[in-house]
Amino acid sequence: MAQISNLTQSLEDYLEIILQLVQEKGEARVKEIAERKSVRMASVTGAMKRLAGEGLIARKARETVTLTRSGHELANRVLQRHEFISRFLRDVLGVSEDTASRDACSIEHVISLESLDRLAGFVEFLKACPLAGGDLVEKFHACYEEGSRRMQGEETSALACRREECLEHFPDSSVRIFSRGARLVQLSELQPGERGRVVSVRATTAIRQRLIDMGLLPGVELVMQRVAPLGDPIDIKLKGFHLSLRKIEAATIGVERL
Amino acid sequence: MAQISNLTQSLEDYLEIILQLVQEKGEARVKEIAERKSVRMASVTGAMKRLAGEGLIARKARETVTLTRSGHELANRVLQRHEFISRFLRDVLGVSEDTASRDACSIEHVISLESLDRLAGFVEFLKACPLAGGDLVEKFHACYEEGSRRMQGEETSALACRREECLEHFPDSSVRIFSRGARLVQLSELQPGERGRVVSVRATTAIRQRLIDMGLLPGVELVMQRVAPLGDPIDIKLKGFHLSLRKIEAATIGVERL
DNA sequence: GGGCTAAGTTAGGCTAGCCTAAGAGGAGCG
DNA sequence: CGCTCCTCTTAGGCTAGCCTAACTTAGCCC
Repeated sequence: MAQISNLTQSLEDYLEIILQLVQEKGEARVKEIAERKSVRMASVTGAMKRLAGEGLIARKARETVTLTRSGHELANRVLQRHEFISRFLRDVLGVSEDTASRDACSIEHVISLESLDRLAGFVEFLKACPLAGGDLVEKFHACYEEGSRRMQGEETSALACRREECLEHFPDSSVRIFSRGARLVQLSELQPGERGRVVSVRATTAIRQRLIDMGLLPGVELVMQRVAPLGDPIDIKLKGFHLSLRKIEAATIGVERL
Repeated sequence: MAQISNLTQSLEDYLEIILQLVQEKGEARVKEIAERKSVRMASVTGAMKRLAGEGLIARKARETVTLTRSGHELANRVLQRHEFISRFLRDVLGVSEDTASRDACSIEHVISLESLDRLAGFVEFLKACPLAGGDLVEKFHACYEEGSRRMQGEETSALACRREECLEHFPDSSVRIFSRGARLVQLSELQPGERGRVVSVRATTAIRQRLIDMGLLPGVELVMQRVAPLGDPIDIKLKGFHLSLRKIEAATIGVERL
């Protein structure tokens, strides 16, 4: 399962916690390990025996836990991986501290090294690449906040105008498809009479501009009216207007079924 | 563990596989489920009983598996989540098809809805935000490829000059810290005599330019020479030259211990 | 009908990893 | 010295989820 070690997820967690405790308090006690992992002390004792069997910790019964050389090395790698994922979630995606840490705890044990390396490269790229015109991550957060605020009906602040062009494309409520259990489909999949909300407009250049000019912005609700025999053209209604779209255009629009 | 359902990871997998099979072949048989999940048929039979107990599938013994209404709905959500994560890994990070699918299989069961929503928002942002000056994801891949090629000692292609400014900041070999088990530290943490390789330069503006002008590019090897009493200045050697850095500058440089 | 084969089930066993309950070791106190 | 408290261990039990081995069911062919 895990790629760095051949340990189980649970044992990797124990190892990581031991290293954290050693670094923070100078020693790792069974009781504290149990607290951090939210298990009973009896479970820790058992886990320590398995870790000792792997040669990762050295310890006599009733003493504090100490890592062997190889245990320390492995724990370091595990911890580094954890911190990286946690930082990505928190600093890049803007996930709350708590969730980031909890998610990192789970993801670290299942993600492949290939994905992890790619992710690391991507983060470096985002931070460093000047083509993005500065700190892209920061811009993302600004837009996300702005989007949320806009969604809650607050006045758009002075910042908005500077980010206008960005916000125009930013899906506000729409990206919460996971927590709301929305079903995401292509516009063309809607049945006549069915309602949907625009989530994304994937078209580029002129087509994109045309769609946006017609009012197809993320967050906008629409109703499917008619689909011509071969799926072309498609007739929809939004904000009281009727709109006719070509199939090729409709295919670039992601909607959430309502 | 999982947030969408209260099922175990394994049962979510079964549910997902059933939906895939129904969509692909019109029906789901025990044997095929067993093949996809790489388990024995006996294990599938057991899992089907548990799923039936949850009211997610309806089935008499020895017949094909059919999803109930609620089972279908849940399976849809699970599958949607899977596809999203898989696409992110493949299309945004550029992870190989196989790994992306395998990783998605694991990550989907442990990631929180909060992180997932944020990730979805981020992907939309990357694709849509014109501030990035076009398709940022594509640029990332171009740089990554270029970086790999450069690393392998191949000639830089004609593309390189157009991406020069981007590549200059792109860490080539350096981001493979996870698969190579490298230990990442701040430059200032190196002990005199210790060798390291530059992974990232986090400084911005003038300081960044100065560091880069001095040759502190990602991938470059260096040797720590001396650290003055209060950690300022720091003396390093790279490519045969001696360099003196201020503490504040050194802190922005991430290196891999060699 | 008899027998072969493929698909599916049942039964029983295993492991990791958690739990509770009860006991052991050691420190401090009266 | 003995009591009490805290930490830790041992013993025994539970579940999910996998396994193998052996049985059942049903289709098909001769």
